[in-house]
Amino acid sequence: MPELPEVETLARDLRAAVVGRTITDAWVAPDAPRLVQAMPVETFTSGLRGRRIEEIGRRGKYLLIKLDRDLWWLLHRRMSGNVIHRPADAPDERYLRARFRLDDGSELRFVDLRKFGTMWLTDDPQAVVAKLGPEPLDEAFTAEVLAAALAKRSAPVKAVLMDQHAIAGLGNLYADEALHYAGIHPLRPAQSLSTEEVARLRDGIVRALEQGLANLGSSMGGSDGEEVSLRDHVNLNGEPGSNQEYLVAYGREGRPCRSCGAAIERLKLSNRSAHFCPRCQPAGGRAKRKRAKAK
DNA sequence: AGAGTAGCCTGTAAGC
DNA sequence: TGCTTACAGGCTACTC
Repeated sequence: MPELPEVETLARDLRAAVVGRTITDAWVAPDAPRLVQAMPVETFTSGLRGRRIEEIGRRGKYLLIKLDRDLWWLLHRRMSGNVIHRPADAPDERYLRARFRLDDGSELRFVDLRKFGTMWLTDDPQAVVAKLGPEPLDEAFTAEVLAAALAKRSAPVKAVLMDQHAIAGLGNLYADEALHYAGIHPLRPAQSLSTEEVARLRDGIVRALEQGLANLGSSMGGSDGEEVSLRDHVNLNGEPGSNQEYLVAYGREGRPCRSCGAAIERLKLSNRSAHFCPRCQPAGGRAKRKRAKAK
């Protein structure tokens, strides 16, 4: 699942591989009607032709590609979208949804099993990403900033962590990881966290994301024998990341907690699975237990 | 306005 | 074996 570390990994790869290149041709699969947003596909493809790639950026889970003459190509991988870089004559991948020929004979390809991925071509990228919350890997992301995002929210803290308007870039996997590192139960009402817990959660978020980034992302899909599966996150060269080997909570139901050995549990939250350690992440929270003890 | 959830989409895996 | 069902989940649109 592409979340912040997976999209940032892609941004770094693209920065090294395609900045300075010019797009000579673009094609979008006819059976991917949701891929191009806010304009006809023909306007999108003809708008990209002849443009030079100047800068690569990221905001939350959005990839921002600055083209010449102040045009921006925006991309969101959603669930299963991958961007890969291949020689133009390499055989097509399964689930290929769009291709972008470059002036050095290579090709960027968008491969997306579930067809949730979306792209925009716009002179106003802010219009697409304006409502996103703070960037958790910015220096400005302090415990106070997180406290403000959680304040007055009665929803489970995990639901707020996945709310892109509250904080940008966390999805199901890294939210589970961050809460485990912080020792906070996913169902705790966001506003019920103590100042100390918010500080721990801020550190847990940063730790989970930085670890994901250092390992070039989490690729849960595994491989199909010899060939790397394109069903989950892969990097620009088609290879998976390795962060799945280091996860502490996500996908580890029934397996021992890496901190205390208790079996990791799973519950339903916002129609998704939340994974947590019942011992390290108690439902009541530290403040509540402290108060109970004092009585 | 915030909280909760169906639906988008396709493939895998489990259950009968 | 073959069918059905559950699950994976980022985000929007919708209801309450």
